[in-house]
Amino acid sequence: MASKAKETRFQLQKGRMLRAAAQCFNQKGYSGTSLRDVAAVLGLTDPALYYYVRNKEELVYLCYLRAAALGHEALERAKDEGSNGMDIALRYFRHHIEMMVGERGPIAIMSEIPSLKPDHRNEVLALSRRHSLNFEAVLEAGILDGSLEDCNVRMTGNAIMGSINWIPKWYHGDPSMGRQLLEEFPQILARGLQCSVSLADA
Amino acid sequence: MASKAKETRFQLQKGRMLRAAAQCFNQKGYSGTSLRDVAAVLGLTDPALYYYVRNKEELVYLCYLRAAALGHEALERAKDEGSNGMDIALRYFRHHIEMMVGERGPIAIMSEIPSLKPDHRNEVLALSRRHSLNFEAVLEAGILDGSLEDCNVRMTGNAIMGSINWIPKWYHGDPSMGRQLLEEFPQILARGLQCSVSLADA
DNA sequence: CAATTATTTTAATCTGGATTAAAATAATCC
DNA sequence: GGATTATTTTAATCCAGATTAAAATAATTG
Repeated sequence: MASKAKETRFQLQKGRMLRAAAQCFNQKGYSGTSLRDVAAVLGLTDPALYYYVRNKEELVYLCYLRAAALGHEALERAKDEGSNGMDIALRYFRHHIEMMVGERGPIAIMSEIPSLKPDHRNEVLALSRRHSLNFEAVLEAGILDGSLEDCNVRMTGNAIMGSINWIPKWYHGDPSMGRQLLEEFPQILARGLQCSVSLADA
Repeated sequence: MASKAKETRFQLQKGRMLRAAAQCFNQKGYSGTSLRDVAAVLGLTDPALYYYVRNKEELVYLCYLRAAALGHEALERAKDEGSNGMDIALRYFRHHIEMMVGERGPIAIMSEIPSLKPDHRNEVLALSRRHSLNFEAVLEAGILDGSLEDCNVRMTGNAIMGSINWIPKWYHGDPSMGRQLLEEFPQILARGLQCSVSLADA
């Protein structure tokens, strides 16, 4: 059986397809990208994609699952590595942005969740909410441990997620911009969280 | 001639249509909203919309023009009223969010610019860039006048625009949330801009 | 109120891109 | 290398939703 190698090849192609799709969706918009567009990025014809995916809806669904997974991974890693709330938040920003601009990107903006079929939609929404709550918990912990300014964590979380999720709208792969993003963006987000105490000794 | 009253009525309906469309696009996604959906919000049938607009592309285009105009208006008003950079920025946040959650909203998220036909796309992109530059100039001025922390204005501007533009993704008209948004969100965005000096006397 | 204009509807079309079927090529295995 | 499986292609369908045409209703005007 070639099942090991076969799976690997299949999974590889599928992964490439998802990244190509994310790229197209982010650049051309959802309705603006046909399956032909996605296939073209891979050097294939459109029906070839049906070997990997049941239909376009499922392609979007998988893109969003992937986006959710990478975001989740970034936050979990940050929680593992970090000490206090601010430290975790900052690490999370770095990891997530690294995902977006690095080898594992791009990550699809979840602009078309409503077009997913109900069970897919619910699943993606649940993941999305979980991630938000997860991040809000980090903020709360940070407020308690004194590393973050007191704030409305729901709103602050939404503000930060918006900043991050919007990145693909203006970052289109320019490497120098990518470097800046990685270096400066996390700091910018963190600045809004900084409490007077930590500012004082800066 | 009924031209005065006629125009008024026509314009009123057209305005309602644009707001209905923005609401649908933000809630159901672009591809997820058919002209029937938009018409239904108005209590009409789909072909009625063609009395106001040449086609769906133009409907989106007008939504985006409107979004750009309201954002521009918010910033211009802030510049008129405000004193220093921070003051202007804060006023801009308030005005813009007021537009989104108030009577004049909702404002469409510009997620489908790439699907616009070339001249429309270019026009909307130009307006969008102009607004960004406009806001970046406010940030620069604020840094010079000492009311804002020194920062990369391009990145900071992008971060803030992301936060604002993402709002319709999680705010869906809940009034209590709307109140919170109006009261707290501008502060949250401003906090990230605050310089040590102004923080000190807070 | 008759006439004119504005707005909306009902009933067809029309179409691009998704999808399917069948055949062709490429890879892998014994 | 021949057989089997994996991947892709070419060539048709197919269809939801956009669009158009013609007719009906509502508003306005003199």
